[in-house]
Amino acid sequence: MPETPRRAVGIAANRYGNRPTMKDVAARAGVGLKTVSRVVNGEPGVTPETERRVQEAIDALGFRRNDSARVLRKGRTATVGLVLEDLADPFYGPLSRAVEEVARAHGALLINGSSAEDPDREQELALALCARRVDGLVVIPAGDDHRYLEPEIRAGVATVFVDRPAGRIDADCVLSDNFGGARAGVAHLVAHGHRRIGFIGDMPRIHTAAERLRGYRAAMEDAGIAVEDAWTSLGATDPWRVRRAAEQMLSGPSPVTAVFSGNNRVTVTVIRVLAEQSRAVALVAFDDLELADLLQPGVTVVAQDAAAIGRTAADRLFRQLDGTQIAPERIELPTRLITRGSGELPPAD
Amino acid sequence: MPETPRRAVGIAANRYGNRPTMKDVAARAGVGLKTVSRVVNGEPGVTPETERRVQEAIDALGFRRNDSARVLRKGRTATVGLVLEDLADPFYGPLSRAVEEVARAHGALLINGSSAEDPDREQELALALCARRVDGLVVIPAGDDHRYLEPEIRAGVATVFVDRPAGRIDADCVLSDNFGGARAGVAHLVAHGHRRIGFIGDMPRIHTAAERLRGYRAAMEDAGIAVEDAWTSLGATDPWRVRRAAEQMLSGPSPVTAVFSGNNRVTVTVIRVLAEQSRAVALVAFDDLELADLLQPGVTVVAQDAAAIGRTAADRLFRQLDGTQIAPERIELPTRLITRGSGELPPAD
DNA sequence: CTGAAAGCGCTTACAG
DNA sequence: CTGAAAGCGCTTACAG
Repeated sequence: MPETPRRAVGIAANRYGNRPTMKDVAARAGVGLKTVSRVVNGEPGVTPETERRVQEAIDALGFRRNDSARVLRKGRTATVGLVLEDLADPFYGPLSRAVEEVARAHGALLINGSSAEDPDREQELALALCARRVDGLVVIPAGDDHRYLEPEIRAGVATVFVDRPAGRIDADCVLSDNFGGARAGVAHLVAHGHRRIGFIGDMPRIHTAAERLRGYRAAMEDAGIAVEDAWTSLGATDPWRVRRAAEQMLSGPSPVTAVFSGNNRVTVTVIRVLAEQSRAVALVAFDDLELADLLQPGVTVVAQDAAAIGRTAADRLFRQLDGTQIAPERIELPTRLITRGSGELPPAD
Repeated sequence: MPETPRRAVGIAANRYGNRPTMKDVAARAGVGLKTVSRVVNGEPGVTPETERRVQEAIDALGFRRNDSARVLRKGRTATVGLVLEDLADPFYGPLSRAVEEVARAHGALLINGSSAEDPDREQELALALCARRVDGLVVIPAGDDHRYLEPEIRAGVATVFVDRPAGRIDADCVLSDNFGGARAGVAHLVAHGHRRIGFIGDMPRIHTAAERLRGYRAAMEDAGIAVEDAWTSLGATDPWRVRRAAEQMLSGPSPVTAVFSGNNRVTVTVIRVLAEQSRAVALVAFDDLELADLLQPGVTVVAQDAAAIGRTAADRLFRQLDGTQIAPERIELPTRLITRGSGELPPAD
């Protein structure tokens, strides 16, 4: 005898395997379809005896309500979508988890998608989620034009942008205070005696990168320091590019004595390069890192609260879904400077 | 004049806002419903002129196909579910991303859910995903009894367990070689002269924790070392518990000279405790950590490849969905010992 | 090349 | 307390 197949195949298995439906349950229990629906959904108005018969049929048949059909009739999917850059990035894990928790509190599930920082893929993903009629959408923008979402928003899809503002449409967004955080971080270096301070950041078309650079420039101006071209470098965050940028501003006739790192990807490589230097170079980094306090010296950071950002965005999303008419708003969350040693090193001139 | 409402409200907005349907498109274009369906799905057999008219109506109305309805008719949702412990844990981010990439290659979206290590929540989540008729399910078990999934699997839901095997049912699972990895890691410490080696791990009911402890015991037995009770400690991975466990085995009349850490959560705290010790204690840790190579000394680890695990599981899932009849299999992926210094410290007796 | 009818598995609105 | 009919927005199977 051949081994038992792990699931039914053939003609009967085309759709959802061969699952029993409410109709099957009704037939077996000898009741009407609507009565089954009542029992399944815990609606009142069913005799205990009838309920027992229906429940028996449900158990015997292994019936589970098809929410996919339910959704079609009810009009709400109890699903929200999250389009982010890369789930493997340690910043997005906690953010996603926070969105999930809020969704869960509202009885909704979360569909995740990674855009890989590609605007086309962001759009493709967001629209695929809309085609599945998610109730709401949290988007971490990869692109800078979100007019493609206008018809969806008009049709009722709640939408909140996170980490970076929406492009060319008016919509809710939840951001960190990138400008203020960077400014404070650089001011911290200035306060510790640095004047030649480098900035290494992400590609300038990314909003957070631009804002942090702006914060850097503001702090330098506050201190009356003229920024030299060689001190700033924006571009891809791959180790190779960042290493070259760091090495360049650390060499030459008047090298920087301190570096402000624009995000967690950049920081990882900058730390490596600084460890190889013969003299001590100060470092303040945007984004906290696990183990940052255990390095020698500990890494001084401007920390964002990824979970708080996710929570705030999701709260806002469900407020939209409550039907309350609220004007689009830009919510900025504060950052926190955590001093651990690397940012308090004096200039090694 | 009041500000323009951001989306329609009232009677017409109950279901999916007030989106146009194929019927609306058909009416506007003056064609039949099926013709619209043909155009939307790029099926052949439509005059260029007809297609143009339909496309015009689609654009004018802002029509987007309702995949929710499509799914009901087609029987496949092109969605897979992933139930994991906690998306905020750095191990699961890359794993989830890998599953997503494979799903994407098969045209499917991914619904994520965190069980928070709670068996009831795992079951609730997995069954909610089944109710939405996901085509397949990747589950990182929190509980140890998965018989509740039997009817679903029989009904055709492809299922793969990851990181820990399924409980009380026969199903595909993809695991790391926890036993072999831990054994090799501990043997590495033995090879560097240690005999009094501690083990701090997760709760013993968790499969990976039990397997790694087994690996530890095997390595010790291989070396002819009798393990003392005070050397092993399994339990919650919160900093408080781990700190106490570490401090205890590092004190007393015959303290351990080396520690094997059972997972990334444990390691973070163990490193902190070791940094406070006056003498150097060797450390080998299961799971790699970002920046582990930059600590002093670098942390020697037994690394798992989270992305490879996710990829393997997802591949397996879609192989099941291809309809190929395959017997449930247990796939074990190798781990890799990465030496960085902490595991090569000699005993400080 | 085109479209009317039936049906996917539920819920809604209603009548008994 | 119970259930038959209509409908959610699509696709399938078929006929012209």
